[in-house]
Amino acid sequence: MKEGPDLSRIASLVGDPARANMLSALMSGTALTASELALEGGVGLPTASSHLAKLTEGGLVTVTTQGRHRYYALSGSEVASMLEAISGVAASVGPKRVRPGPRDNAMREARVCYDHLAGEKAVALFDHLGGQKLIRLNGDAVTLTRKGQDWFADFGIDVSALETKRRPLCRACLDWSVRRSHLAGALGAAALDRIFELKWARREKDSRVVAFTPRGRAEFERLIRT
Amino acid sequence: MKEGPDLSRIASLVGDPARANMLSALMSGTALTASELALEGGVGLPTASSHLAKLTEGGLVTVTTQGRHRYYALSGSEVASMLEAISGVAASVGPKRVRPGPRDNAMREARVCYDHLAGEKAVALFDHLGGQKLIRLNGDAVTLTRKGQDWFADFGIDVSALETKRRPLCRACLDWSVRRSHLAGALGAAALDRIFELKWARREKDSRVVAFTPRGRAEFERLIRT
DNA sequence: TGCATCATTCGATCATAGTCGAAGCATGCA
DNA sequence: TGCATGCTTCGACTATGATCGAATGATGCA
Repeated sequence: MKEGPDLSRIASLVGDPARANMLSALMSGTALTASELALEGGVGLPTASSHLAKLTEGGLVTVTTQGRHRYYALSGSEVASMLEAISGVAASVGPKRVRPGPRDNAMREARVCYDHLAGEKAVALFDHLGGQKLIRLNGDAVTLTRKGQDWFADFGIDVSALETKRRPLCRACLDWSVRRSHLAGALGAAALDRIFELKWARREKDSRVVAFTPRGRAEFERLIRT
Repeated sequence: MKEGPDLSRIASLVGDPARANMLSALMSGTALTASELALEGGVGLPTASSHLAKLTEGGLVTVTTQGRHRYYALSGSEVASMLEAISGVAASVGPKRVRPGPRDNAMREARVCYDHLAGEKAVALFDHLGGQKLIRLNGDAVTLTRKGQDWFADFGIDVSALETKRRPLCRACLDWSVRRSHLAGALGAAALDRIFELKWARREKDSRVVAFTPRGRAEFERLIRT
């Protein structure tokens, strides 16, 4: 025993309700101040500050000072996908949740997962990409085919520009609500950007929900049918 | 707040050192008895029993009674992949390092693993080899195809010379940072030698880091795209 | 039946860590 | 300079939960 990385160190950081709520809030991808996170966590400011110090020390979040504000954010997409993985388990083995409200339904349909799209729409897109051989799945590796490059170019995304970055182009991220994979990585982030750019959807305030417009929903349906 | 599943409930289960060690032991896939898990967790039998009751109640493990033994196992692959995700974060945000510095990023990108390449670049290479059918994966065994021999010859490696050695030509090695396989064995070592020979990269002093030059990085990218 | 083994439950102890009020620092603004 | 705001630190309190010894159940074996 005692080999490998220290699981409990990281897990215990997420294991406190206040911290878990803060991290959930940061899953929106936006940086938040200590006061905002205190509200999200349902604790007082001193308590929140203590929690945030631990999360920072533990490497899960980063902080950037701007004037008298301190903005906290998740330290990377790896942390985000870990939180999604935990959410997946929590949702599947979780106690029977009371009737899911409208907010939950909206979250299930489409939400932000750090910097890319998650939810039913995201899984539908991923299925389409796989079915049309636009991406190739090799175990947990995801690669874009030539055909896929063209498809994304049609959608308005310059893939070659993304490839130069250090960040992996494609990654599969397990969707906790649908329990299947959706597209993450640089390409996933670019796709979400493009959806906002086309005004097919907008961010709901103070929430991870991505609200599609009627037109956007129709356009998106058409996108993943062709 | 209070959106989505209850993260902290699951995370706090993993957040205790004794339970985390038990879960790690169960990652082998085999079912273990309560006494064995007490040993793995480094706690007494009553304590272990209490922990296992919580893990079972929480849905992370299942128990099957066989005679006077009770065998515990992970309740599914979803739990396993969650634990992998947490391990990944735990490994990446080092136990001490507060913020991963440039050195850590470099280690993740490319490092020496005994005598062959490891890290993101190595995994990318391995994925390419598999995707292009240059190697064949048979469980743990890795064999070079005819097409693969030609590919390595083009890269400047005389495969037939390596085959005469006692050492196995190809082996798969699990990458700790990326947690996927990369190429080891005589061929893996030869590939790293060749990378140094071509001056695509150099060893960083007193470190495992393999620092790619800008040109080397571009050449390497081209290598695993064709 | 009696005994040994494997495991859980109970009861008591103890340490860790979450919590907040009050005070202290730093920044921005007038 | 003075004051308000945003955040952290300190100190004290409290509760949760991890731990184990002893007792109790359950199963297998002779």
